[in-house]
Amino acid sequence: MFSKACEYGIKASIYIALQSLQDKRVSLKEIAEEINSPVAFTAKILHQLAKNDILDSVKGPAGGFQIEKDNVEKLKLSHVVFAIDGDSIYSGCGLGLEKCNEKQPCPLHDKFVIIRNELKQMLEETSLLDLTSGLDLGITFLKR
Amino acid sequence: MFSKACEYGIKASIYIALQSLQDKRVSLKEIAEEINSPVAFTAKILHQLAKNDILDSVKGPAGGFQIEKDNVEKLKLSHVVFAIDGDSIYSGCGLGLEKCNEKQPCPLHDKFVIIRNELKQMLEETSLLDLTSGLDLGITFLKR
DNA sequence: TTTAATTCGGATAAATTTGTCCGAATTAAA
DNA sequence: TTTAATTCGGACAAATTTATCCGAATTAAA
Repeated sequence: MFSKACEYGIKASIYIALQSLQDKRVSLKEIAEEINSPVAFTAKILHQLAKNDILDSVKGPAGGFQIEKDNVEKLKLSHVVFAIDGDSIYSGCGLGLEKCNEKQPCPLHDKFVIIRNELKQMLEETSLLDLTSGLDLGITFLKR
Repeated sequence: MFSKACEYGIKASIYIALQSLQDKRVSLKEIAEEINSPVAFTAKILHQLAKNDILDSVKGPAGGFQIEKDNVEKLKLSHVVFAIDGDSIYSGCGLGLEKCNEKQPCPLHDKFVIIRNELKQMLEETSLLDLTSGLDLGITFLKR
C-alpha cells in the first residue's frame, strides 16, 4: 500500500510528534532506533520531510528533529504521505490506465474510486496527535 | 496499490473472459495489444495465471488463452490478485511492522484495517463477469 | 578557537520489480 | 511428415526502490 519510504516517514513523524509534545528534540539515530529503520535511508526521508515543512531540523550538537507543538494536531497523515509519495495514492487508475475518469473509465473505476476516497478521507482526517496518544499509553507500537 | 504485474493480470483476465463468453480463444499477442502491455512480460503473468488455474492455455497454432464459461462468473478479482501478488494486499501492517495485530497494534492499525477490509470485500465480490459487461457495451476501456 | 555532534547531500550499491530475448516444447494444419 | 504458430520457461537487462557510505556544512559546547 505505502512505500517503505512512506512507512518510515509516517513512523518517524509520529515518534517526533510524541517527543515534541514533551519539548524533546530527537536525533536521527534515536529515531531510527525507535522505529527500527535503516539510519541513512531514514536521514533522507527526514530531510525530505524537513524541506516540505513537516518537520523542523536543527544541525550541530544537541540538534535533531522536532515538530512545532501547534502543528502536531494540524499535521495530517495526508501531508506526510504527500511529501514523500506525492499524489500517487490519490491519482492514477487502479488498472494503470493513463486516462481513466468518469467519462472514459476502466472496468474497475467506480469500485476503485470508492475505496480510494475512503483511504483519502482517513489520511486527511487523521492527525499526528491522534496517533501519538496510544503510543504514550503503551497500547500501540512503532516497532517489532 | 496493485503492482504492474497485477494490473496486467487483471486486465488480461477481463479481456480473456470477455472473448471466452463468445467462445473465442485469444493469443498472447492479441491480449498484449488489447491491454497495451509488454508482450513478454504479459506472457509470464498469463503463464502464472494458467498455473494457478485461473486460465486455460493451449499451445500450438490457433492456441492461446481462454476461461471456461462457467468460471467467468465464479472467478473473482481476489483470485487473480492472489495468484499474482499473493496475500500481500490482505496481510501485513500498514506501517510495515512484522508483528501487528489487535493485541499489539501499530498506531494506524484500526483505521487501516477498516480500509483494507473494504478493499478485500470489493475484490472478493467482484467477478470477471461483472467487469466484462461495460467493456462489451463500450462504456469501459482496457487501454489508453 | 577548537572540537565534536549533528544534519545535509551526493555518489554508489543492493534488492526488487519490470521488461526483453530466445530457444525448447507442443500441436494444428498443410 | 514437415512446417509454422503458439505457449513455456530460463537467462538476462533495465528501471525503480531501498539502502549504504562518506565528506561537507553547521553549530553548540569545551
